[in-house]
Amino acid sequence: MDMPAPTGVTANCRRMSSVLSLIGDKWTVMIVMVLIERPRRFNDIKRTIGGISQQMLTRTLKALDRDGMVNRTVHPTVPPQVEYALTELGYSLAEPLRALGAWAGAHLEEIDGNRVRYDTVKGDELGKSAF
Amino acid sequence: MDMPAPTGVTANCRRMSSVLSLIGDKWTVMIVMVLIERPRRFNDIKRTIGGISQQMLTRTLKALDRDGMVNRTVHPTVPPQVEYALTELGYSLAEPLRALGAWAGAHLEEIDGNRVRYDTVKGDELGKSAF
DNA sequence: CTGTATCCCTCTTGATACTG
DNA sequence: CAGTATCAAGAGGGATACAG
Repeated sequence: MDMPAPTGVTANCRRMSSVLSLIGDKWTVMIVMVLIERPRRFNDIKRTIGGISQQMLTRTLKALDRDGMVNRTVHPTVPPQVEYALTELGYSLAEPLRALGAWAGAHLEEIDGNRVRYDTVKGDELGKSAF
Repeated sequence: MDMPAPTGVTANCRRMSSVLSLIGDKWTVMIVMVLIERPRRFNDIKRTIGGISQQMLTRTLKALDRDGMVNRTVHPTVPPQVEYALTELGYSLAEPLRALGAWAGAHLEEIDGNRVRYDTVKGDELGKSAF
């Protein structure tokens, strides 16, 4: 190994990369957050989230099932009912997610202000002496 | 307001949606993590991350600047040197990000195992009585 | 109700070349 | 070195129709 003193940063990058492909898409996070409250059935999740297509919900739930984040329970009734519940692993993700949500709540407004200011400055930049 | 008892879940969803468009792409997160250690110059960041195109770096840094997550300092030398440093806001995001990284470190292996098992089971499913 | 398959379109991203 | 512009390619995601 001839890498020049990685300082651990690169390693962290790789790790984050894996997490991000896991929770990087919004639907995954949304579903986890919805299921934190209680287990729900397919269309229940769909309605609660709102704006998610049937296909994306199916896909994301399947991925979460595969990762062991949710449990998929089929009740052999007619019509079929399928209930999704977070596993222990799923709940454990909920924790850092909540931290992120808290951060959002604390800073989203500030960021929005920053954007407005940035855009305003950019807009005035060309003619700032003409104020 | 005639919404049927949102239970807070929907509100959380909307909030998370905002965060995710913020940090949802891997480059944003990577850059923040790289800058946690110390401020860096453009190509320094590029080299440290590795695998990011010049354009994506430029774009992402601009977005981070706009959001007030990083400070962009131009040293009027020749050739020009531009240094990027996290702002207080940037550092505050680093915190929940670290939590997420910790979660990843603790569970990524487990998830990987889950996937292998899932895929194996799926493969054997058609002949599961052959157990 | 739950899930699959198909089509299609948009957005993202990388590669490349060029400017200050 | 830092940044911009243009183009092409691929993934992501929605709508729809259909199946179990």
